[in-house]
Amino acid sequence: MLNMAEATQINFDQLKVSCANCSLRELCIPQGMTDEELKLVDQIIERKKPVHKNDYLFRAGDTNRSLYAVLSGSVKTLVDNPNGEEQIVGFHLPGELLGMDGFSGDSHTCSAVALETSSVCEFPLESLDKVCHDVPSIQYAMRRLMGKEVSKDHAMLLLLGRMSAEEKLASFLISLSKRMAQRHWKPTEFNLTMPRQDIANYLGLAVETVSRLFAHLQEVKIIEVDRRRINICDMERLRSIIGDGENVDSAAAEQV
Amino acid sequence: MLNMAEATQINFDQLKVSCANCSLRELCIPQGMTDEELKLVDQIIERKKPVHKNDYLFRAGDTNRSLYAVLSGSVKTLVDNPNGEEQIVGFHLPGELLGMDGFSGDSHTCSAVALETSSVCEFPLESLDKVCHDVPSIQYAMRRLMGKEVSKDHAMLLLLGRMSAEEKLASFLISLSKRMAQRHWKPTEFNLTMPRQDIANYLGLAVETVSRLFAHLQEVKIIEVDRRRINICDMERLRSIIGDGENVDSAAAEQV
DNA sequence: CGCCGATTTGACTCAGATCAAGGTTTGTGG
DNA sequence: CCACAAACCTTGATCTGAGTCAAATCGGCG
Repeated sequence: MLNMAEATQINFDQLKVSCANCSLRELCIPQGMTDEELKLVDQIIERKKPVHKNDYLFRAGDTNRSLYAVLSGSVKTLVDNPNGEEQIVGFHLPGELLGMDGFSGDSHTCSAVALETSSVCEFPLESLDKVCHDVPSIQYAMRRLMGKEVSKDHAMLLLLGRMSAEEKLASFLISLSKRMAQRHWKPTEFNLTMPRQDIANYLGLAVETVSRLFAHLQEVKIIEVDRRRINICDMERLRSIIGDGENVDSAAAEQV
Repeated sequence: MLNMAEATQINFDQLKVSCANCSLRELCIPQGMTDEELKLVDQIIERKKPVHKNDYLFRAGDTNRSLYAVLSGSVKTLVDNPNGEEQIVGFHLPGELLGMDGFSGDSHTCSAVALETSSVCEFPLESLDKVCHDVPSIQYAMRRLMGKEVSKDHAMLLLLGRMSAEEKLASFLISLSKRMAQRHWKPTEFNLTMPRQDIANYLGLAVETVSRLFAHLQEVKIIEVDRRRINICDMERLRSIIGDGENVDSAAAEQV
């Protein structure tokens, strides 16, 4: 029991950690900043309490706009159409950002939902504007991060517009694998934090198709799947599905 | 002949017009700026000579990065996949921006090609950074414009991921119609500046499907098509295809 | 006029959706 | 600790929207 309490205490402290000693520092907003600049960023962050699975971080239409960085856990963002259907537009791992859709107009245009118990850092838009104004290098960093967002979205348009179901799933797994590697986690062995339904929605497929594709990729020994657990056994052949043997670090796979 | 020459002269002068008297002012970067601020923006613009149909404004991989605003004509942007296929990610009308994909990394990740003889204003990235630094309101405007880009891309993900062929084409026409209206051109009668092939590619369809859909929409008297000429006869029913009778100004249609 | 690229049209095919069960895991309250 | 429900996932059978293939037609333009 004492151990448990201690562990809880440690977790709590981690939530209050500054950007300077955050392990995600090089993936997140602070990448490449001086200690000086970091302090300024630190000051505008509101560290949120953990959010639970299925909690909304924000909803389309919310006028209280912020940029969010995932600290732990994972989050999905989605847009709705007039008929009430929804399209998932992103899955966000620790160190990744969401909420840029609120930078135009006066409200968010997509919603964000926690896929599991997670914690996020929140940067209110006003404070963000102010610190960008005061610190050029932060403004520069923001420009870079938004440009990345645009390029990433373009890669998704390519995926949804031109790829077969199998290519879509392969791209998805490769993208996850690369993002695992960036976080110094195993790139070939990881847990999916989202249900099949969400993967299907994100890739523009039916759940059944995703399920069958997982079965097939396992069949031919490219991956092993056990429910949410993925093990990529043959990265080479997984890559060959999206059609590049050599040019492995292609922009497309990088950014899905 | 003299008239022709005169017309050419007038065109040439228009290219040298400042942002302050540009008719696209309220659609483009300068929206809502003071005269003071406009001058600063004006100074960093490099007004390009007209580009011809099929000319590249920039290519994926170009390290010479800029933000571009279409002054006249129209431009498409596209990304390539490892197999050499391409996906068109945007069509850009006068007053619309392109090139934000270059704001991250060190090169553009998509290419831009003129659909017809066009002219564009170029904002080199370095100058843009500088003026953003000097003038907070321009930085603020840039943030807004990039946010809009992200929201627009999300709407495209919804289109590609969830819509039927007919819904896609209807959304496309409605989007064009709205953008015509913004430019004070007829919202129900306009020319497509891109071939069927490009429309098909953009919407994730086959050319034949687009052709058949145009034929069908004409059949049921929702539109009239004559080659590139479009006349929307029944906007109400066109809208009903994407599934909203009342909630007409939905974000989805707005931003495709 | 004659060629070439763009567009249309028709016939056929197929990847992936939909429909229909059945199995498994998780959580929950008694 | 068990029973039961609710998600979630898989598998099989069938259907269909849209792709593919093939061919004709149209519209400019040298």
